[in-house]
Amino acid sequence: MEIEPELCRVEDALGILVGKWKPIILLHLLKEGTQRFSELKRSLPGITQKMLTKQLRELEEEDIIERVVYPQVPPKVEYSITEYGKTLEPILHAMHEWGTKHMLHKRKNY
Amino acid sequence: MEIEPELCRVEDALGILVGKWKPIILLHLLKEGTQRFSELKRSLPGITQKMLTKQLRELEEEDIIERVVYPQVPPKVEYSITEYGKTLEPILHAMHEWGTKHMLHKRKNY
DNA sequence: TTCAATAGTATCCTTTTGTATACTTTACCA
DNA sequence: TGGTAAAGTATACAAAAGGATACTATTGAA
Repeated sequence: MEIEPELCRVEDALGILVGKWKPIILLHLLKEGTQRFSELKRSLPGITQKMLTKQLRELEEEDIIERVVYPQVPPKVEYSITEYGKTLEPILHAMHEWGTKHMLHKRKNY
Repeated sequence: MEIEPELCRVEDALGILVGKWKPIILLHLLKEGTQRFSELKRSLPGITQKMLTKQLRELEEEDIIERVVYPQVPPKVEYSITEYGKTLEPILHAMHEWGTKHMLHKRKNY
């Protein structure tokens, strides 16, 4: 039996969402709207500048978020979800639902 | 602003689904039902034994799939989705929907 | 005149993922 | 007597992801 091409579609979505910080970044932007680099950084305790930059660049590359640079000093850069990015919301929502509902399942071993 | 704990729930789901082969394995098991190791292997062209074993072990560890060994020679081992594993279906479905719908978006650069 | 603030780079290192290849066990079949 | 099948293990290696730390440019404020 051959694998059907449709099965692989799941990986497209997964590929975009995978990364230690991407889902959280997206949820933040969905919830708070446009955010500055430093605001995101403050919201994500533990993330390094390098990681945040990298994740944002990758999301931008996929058209999921938009980056706007204001020519100022000190610099100001704002990030926001694109319309396309918003189409990921059902997935994020499904994951959030599941995560909340099954939070207790893990604990059963303790 | 502190990050809310609920946001992190998303990662629980993501953590389970992440891996080059996990979503495909799960979709197969959901669609075909119980499968032997060798059947899965044949269905996943390109996967190595080691990888398949590893992914299956991880899914088993999370109670997403069940592994049944028949004491025979040559060996027979069957894998199937657990009831708990089935609760992931909405997420898989949302990802599949999205992937199918937005297949064309990627192409726009070509 | 020195310091802080913003949004990054640069470098180096560790951990996790993934790949390739060879090897194992035991019964059955030719 | 030797080969094959099934479900793995063992070993070595390559690549990707993630982390820690230090550094940069520019301006305004103390």
